[in-house]
Amino acid sequence: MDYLESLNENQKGAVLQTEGPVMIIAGAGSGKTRVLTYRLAHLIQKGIDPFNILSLTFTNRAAKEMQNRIQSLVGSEAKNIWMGTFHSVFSRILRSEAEKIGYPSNFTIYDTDDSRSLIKTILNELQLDDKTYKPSVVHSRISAAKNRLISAEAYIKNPHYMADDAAFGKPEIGRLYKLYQDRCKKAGAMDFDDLLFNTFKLFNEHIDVLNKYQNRFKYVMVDEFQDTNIAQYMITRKLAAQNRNICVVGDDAQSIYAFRGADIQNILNFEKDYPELKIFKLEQNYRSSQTIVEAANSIIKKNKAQLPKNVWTANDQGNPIDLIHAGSDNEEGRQIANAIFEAKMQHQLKHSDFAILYRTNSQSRAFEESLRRINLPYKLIGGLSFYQRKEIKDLLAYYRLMMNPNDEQSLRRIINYPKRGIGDTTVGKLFITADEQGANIWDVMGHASAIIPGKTANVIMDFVTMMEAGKVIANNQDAYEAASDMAKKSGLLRELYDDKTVEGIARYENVQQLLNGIKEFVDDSENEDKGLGAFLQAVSLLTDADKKTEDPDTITLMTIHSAKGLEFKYVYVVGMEEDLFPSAMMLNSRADLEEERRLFYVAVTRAEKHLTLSYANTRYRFGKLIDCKPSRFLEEINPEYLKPIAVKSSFNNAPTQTTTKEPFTRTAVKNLAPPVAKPKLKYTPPTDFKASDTSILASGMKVEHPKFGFGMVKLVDNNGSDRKAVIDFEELGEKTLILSFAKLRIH
DNA sequence: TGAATAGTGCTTTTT
DNA sequence: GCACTATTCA
Repeated sequence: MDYLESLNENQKGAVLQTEGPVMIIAGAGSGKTRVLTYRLAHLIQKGIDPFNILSLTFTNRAAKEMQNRIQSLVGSEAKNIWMGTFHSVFSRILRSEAEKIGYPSNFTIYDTDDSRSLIKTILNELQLDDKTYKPSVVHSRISAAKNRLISAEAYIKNPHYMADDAAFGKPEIGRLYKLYQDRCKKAGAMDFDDLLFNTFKLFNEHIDVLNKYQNRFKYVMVDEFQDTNIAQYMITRKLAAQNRNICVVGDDAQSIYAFRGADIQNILNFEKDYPELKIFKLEQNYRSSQTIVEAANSIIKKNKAQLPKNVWTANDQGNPIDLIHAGSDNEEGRQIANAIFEAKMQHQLKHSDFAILYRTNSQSRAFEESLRRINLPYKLIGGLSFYQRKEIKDLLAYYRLMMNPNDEQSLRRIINYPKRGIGDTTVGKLFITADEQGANIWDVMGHASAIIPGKTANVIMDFVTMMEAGKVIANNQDAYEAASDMAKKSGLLRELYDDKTVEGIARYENVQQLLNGIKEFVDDSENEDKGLGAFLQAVSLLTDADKKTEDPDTITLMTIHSAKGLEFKYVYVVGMEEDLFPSAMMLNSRADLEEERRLFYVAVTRAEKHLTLSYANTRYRFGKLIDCKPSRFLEEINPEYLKPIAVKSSFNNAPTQTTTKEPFTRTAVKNLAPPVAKPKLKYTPPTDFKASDTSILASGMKVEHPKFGFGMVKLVDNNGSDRKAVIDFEELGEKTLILSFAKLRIH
């Protein structure tokens, strides 16, 4: 029990209060992770079975770190705690319960790119203008709805949302939401938000399932509570409803994800939902110097919306905050690199003691260049992650498609990559035929010669054969065998190998790295299921944070968002300029500006010993040289903590270029033509549907089609290779079906 | 169909 | 400044 000795009174209180609802308000640097891990350790020492504990975090990194720290406290028992991000824990639950809500258990997870390209496909089909309906905007609207647990049906019925969309010149969003959702479902795919939405749905509609997990998770813990959205909150509330042992940890001052649906209200609601709530405030900062803590306090004080809190520290006064004023973004890079070099030499520091933090990923370049020039090792976190690279997504699309043949996005992605001569026209024809004939796309492709002339048809059928063969291997051998086989068979490996440009070589190496990763997965004795499907599940929610750190002693470059939860001895917050930080897009409302300020607060509080802020006079943006003004945040820091370093000075001599902010321009909807209305069929196919041999089909026979329902054969056309039949369906009337891929049961 | 060319819009942050 | 799109031509 000696680990309690090292805690202060409030920390100890939070650790010992294991029963009932608990809220821990943890100021920056107040030893939050320590309290959390000790609390978990304490639960286990009290005799609680780790299998009964659920611990939810926001990032994989946080989950992993906590896992490690608990393991060092209580040993391998810790492995049995269910610990992970909301998304990964819920996807695990959904995998095992998927069929209850109409999904296959091997459902594909669509990332943001997949979602956007699906939206783009739908826009094309509806002939809607993708300038008016920017896929990213449509997607974020859908995402916001899902994070508030609003289904497509509810969205369309809600006059408020519909009026809102109409007012912004985008009246079709509701319909797009519905179509998007149907397509995802048909493809056996969930996007990130579905992982939450569907978990809620599952618990809501299947009380037995809910009870099962309520009984299992007797203790629920939620980290970074200020970042949870409504869906996440409602799910955890349901899970904890029976035992009421729920502990949430957060800091409203560090809420920086409102743009993603995080809702500060959750903290306030929590008190209402649990009147017997015990609150612990951790206010002593162990991380930073007094200067840094007080400067940070002076910043956050400017925000109106916040819980009362008094963060203080017993640490030394420390150094003042350096303020660097550079002429240009490149010079900013040089000055920071030099400053790091000097500090490292002077104080005998490691590279890993330094971090450069910026608002946007695009700012990293100047720093990369100048660090490289003076030979300082660095690592770049975020930006385009490994799994977002085109070559990796291409290869993964093959694997996803092997595991889930309904995954339309993956099919579209690779059917003509590497080039096989199956162009857009052909692909369009295949999908339209599948739709019209009510047939599966694979059946249509397998009998492509019925609708597509000559060589192209053969290529398509070869593609089908190749995928089938790949599937056989995937079903019988481990992930590595299946993956490397498909990488070769598809021609993708060859294609990349033949490209001898610098980028081409890098791409080839990336693919090799992916294959190595799969090999490692197979060789890892902790993974029981060594199949390709299991690998995909493990990998689909990973981000850069899990990247192997080859050389641990490097300078870290990342956005402030990804720095949350981390600490460094020396921190450089760069690009302190108006329209950059705070971002020009966040100046429209008080709430937005306050979020930017909290972001600045997060940045400042990452520093232990030394903080440097910097800004430049000019900077390249959109390929143009822009004049910059110092950030308003600089003026908000009590000047007694600041020490200007720059030779050039003065805040206001920079010529200002007024950036004209365009008011929202309404664009008329290009095409208001009514949607191709698909009649709603009452018919639902039986689960045991089996197609009959149609070679004996003749007019007058009664048949059943898995999509169109029952009908009567009017005519059979035996001319040519592709036999056709005209069938009069009860609900739809006459339709001409191509028999080589129509699935019909003769009654 | 696919390669080459010209044109465009964009940079917020992430699971 | 780059990446992605539409257009043109072989």
